[in-house]
Parts: sequence; structure tokens; C-alpha cells
Amino acid sequence: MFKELDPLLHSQLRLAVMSILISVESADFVFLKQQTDSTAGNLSVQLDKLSAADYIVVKKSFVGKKTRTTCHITKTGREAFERYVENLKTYIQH
Amino acid sequence: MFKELDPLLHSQLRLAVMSILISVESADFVFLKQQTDSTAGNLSVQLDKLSAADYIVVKKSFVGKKTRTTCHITKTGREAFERYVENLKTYIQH
DNA sequence: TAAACCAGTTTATGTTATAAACCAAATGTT
DNA sequence: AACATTTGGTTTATAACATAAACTGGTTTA
Repeated sequence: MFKELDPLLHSQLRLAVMSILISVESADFVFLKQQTDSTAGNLSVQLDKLSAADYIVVKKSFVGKKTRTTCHITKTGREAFERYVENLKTYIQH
Repeated sequence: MFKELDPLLHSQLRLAVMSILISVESADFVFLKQQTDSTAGNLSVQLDKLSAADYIVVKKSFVGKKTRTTCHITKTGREAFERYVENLKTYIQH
């Protein structure tokens, strides 16, 4: 009846991050922080978790002298997100 | 952009319970346990939380000599669920 | 009358989400 | 130049949470 909800995605901030990353080639830390209205600490932790699960890839580079952390979604991440959304529908279709 | 997700509903088991209760007049403990495939302990705790928030009402009665715990959703609960679903759509519509 | 069962509740524990504190480098201010 | 502030994060501490395990109180069965 009810399908399992991937705990990694069933989290407000991680879901928001994935929701952004699924519709964009890549997004940097500052952009994600703005869009999700999160604190840097929280975002940093959640990006780590998503990247540890290979749902996203995090790249660090420089723009001039400033560091830039860029994220993009992986195939695994995209599939997990799609599955999460499908499974979620078993809860909210009434 | 992303709407807040009611933490009380953003929980797999509580969401499943509310999902059932929104489409039925009432449901008893044993039925909810079966449908959600949860343990009695977990279900008991989560029903308490939903009822503490006035999202559901829990009634205890007897059927013969056996106790029966029956639950039904409240107006508050119904509204919270509808809002949760609407807010969730800001995350999954892509 | 003891064992097993039913319908739950309470308690203990590991996990999680989150904020607070921190850090290093760059930039602005006097 | 020196000092403060901002930027772009990471690490750490903590409170809340989800969950399972243990327990309870009554009931049926052997």
C-alpha cells in the first residue's frame, strides 16, 4: 500500500536541494543557500550526505581568488528522486 | 520558493496514518497497524503526537471484553494535511 | 493454572536535523 | 599598515525524532 520513502530524500533541506539540482545543470553553494533559505552549516552537512550517497557531485574550484563549491546531480540521484516522488504519491493521492 | 513542510506530517508513519484517516470516517489501531505495516510501539507514539496536535482524536472503547482504540481526523488535521500536500508540490513539481 | 496471545504503552537508544561556533582568506575601513 | 568585516564555507554540540525492545494488563486456550 504505502511505498517506502528514501530517508535520505525525506528531509526538507535535502529534498529542496535535489529539487533544484534536478532542473539545472549545476548550482553553487551560495545559490543553493539563497534558494533554500538555509544556514551554511546545515547546507554543508546535507550536501555531504547527498554526495556520500552519490546522489550529487560536489566540486571545489576558484573564481579569481574566491572558492566556489558547485554541485550537480548524478544519474543515481535523479533516479532516487524520481522514485521518491512516485512513492510519495501513495501517501498523498486521496 | 519552497514552502515550509509541517514537521508533524513530514514523517513516514504519521503521514501514512493521516493519509488513511483522511479518506475514512474512522480507523482502529489494529487496522492502522496492518495498513502501515508498523510496530505497535511506534504507532502508539505517533498517534499520541497527532492527537496532541489535535490532528486526530483517539477514542478508547470496548467491544465485548476487548479494548478498541479508534481514531478519526479533525478539521485541523484535515487542513494541515491539505496544506502539507500543497506545500510539498513546491518540491516535486519539476 | 499456566502458557500464549492480544492490544496496546512506556522506555531506551541510535540517528537526525539544525544551529552555533569556528576558521581561513578576501575585502573594506581609518 | 592595521584592524574590522564579509565571504564561503566546515566542524561540533545539542535537542528532537523515529524506532525497536521491553513491559503491562487483561483474555483466551490448553
